[in-house]
Amino acid sequence: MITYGASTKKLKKGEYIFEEGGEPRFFFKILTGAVKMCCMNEEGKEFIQGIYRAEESFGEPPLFLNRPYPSSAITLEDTVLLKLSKDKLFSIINDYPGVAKNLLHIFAQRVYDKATALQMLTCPTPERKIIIFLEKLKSQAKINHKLMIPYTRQQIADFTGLRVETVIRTLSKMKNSCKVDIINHKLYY
Amino acid sequence: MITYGASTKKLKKGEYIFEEGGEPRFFFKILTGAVKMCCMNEEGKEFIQGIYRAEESFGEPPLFLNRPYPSSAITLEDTVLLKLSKDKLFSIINDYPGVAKNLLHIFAQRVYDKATALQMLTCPTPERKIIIFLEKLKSQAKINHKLMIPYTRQQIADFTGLRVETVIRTLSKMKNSCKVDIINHKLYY
DNA sequence: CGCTCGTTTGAGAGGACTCAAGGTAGGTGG
DNA sequence: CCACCTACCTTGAGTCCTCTCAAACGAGCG
Repeated sequence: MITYGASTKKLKKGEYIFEEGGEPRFFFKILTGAVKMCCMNEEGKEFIQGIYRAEESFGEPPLFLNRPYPSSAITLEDTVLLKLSKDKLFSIINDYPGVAKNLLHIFAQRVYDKATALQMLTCPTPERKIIIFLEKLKSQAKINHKLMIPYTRQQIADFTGLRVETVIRTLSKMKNSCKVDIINHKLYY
Repeated sequence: MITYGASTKKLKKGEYIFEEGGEPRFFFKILTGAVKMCCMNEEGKEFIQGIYRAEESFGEPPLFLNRPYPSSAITLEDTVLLKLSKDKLFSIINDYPGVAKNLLHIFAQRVYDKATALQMLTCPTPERKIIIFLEKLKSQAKINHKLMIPYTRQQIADFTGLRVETVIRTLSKMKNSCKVDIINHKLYY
């Protein structure tokens, strides 16, 4: 890819990579670090569309549509990105059919994830939303035993569209009914 | 495409094309008619992931992922489908790079739409959800004057995750504040 | 006319959200 | 070693508003 003029970019934790409403001009892939894509509603409440880590790319769909970004991308930790201009990406796609097929697979996964997320948000009770969220994490982790959930209560709230307090209250109920474990404030599922 | 063994299938209104949890085996494209993709939560409430019409394909992502369908597909009217087996679809993608690029564009659009839908569902008030829903319809219709909304109150509810009664009450408020027109039970935005 | 499907209105309860305050843990610096 | 700071977690009280359930109205069609 380097021959196509890719460059790397180092970012500190909490920096913006692009902003909601902005013009898409680059393809990004994470070399090290983590990135969240999120959007704000008018009340200033944040919704997390997804969190991406090393080896993953993000924010590609708007490149294909000539439309502004629907969400912002912000680093969650110090991060190194691979950066490639839109035109170069399209050249690569033309030259290497394998890349297009790879992207197709990534997009299929993205559609699938978002369809699941939509289903989660339409559940009426907070408990079910949280369970669906935790189930997804667990299926991604591919383990059977209890999984330590690496998210803060606030992040769970931002994923599920709930308020922090509601997440906390629901989790304590779930702890009492043994649906989750909470040990030293850490959440296990 | 016919040479790759595509076939057509006629369906009456209300028939299932595939069901939530089912194994994906075919690629479908609508020749005439309309299809809704929807999923049910435990309470039996339906959520509409999307509605597709002539010339559009649907339900492709699970084909690429070897995962069960997250939603069911049901015809909204008498419909004729083009049907192509998974293997044949992959052959075509290998033989014609243009098809892959076309699919990429469709998937990008799909991701974008679902990201917007997610944002809609996280809005706290029914009115904002409905406005975002109506905005999207209007931008798709590409017209500036008032648009007659071709959905029932129940369908709007199933798109926005609200209840019919809430949709109706919110729409009457919006009518009073002149945000929508309601003439003879028909909704205009 | 009588059926069906969609729309509308009302009353009541439950529960998520809001706001406000306090608690806990881990890290930093003196 | 302790005091402090910051970020995150927790709890309480009260309001609002969506959902639920029930009933009735309206339109289109055989």
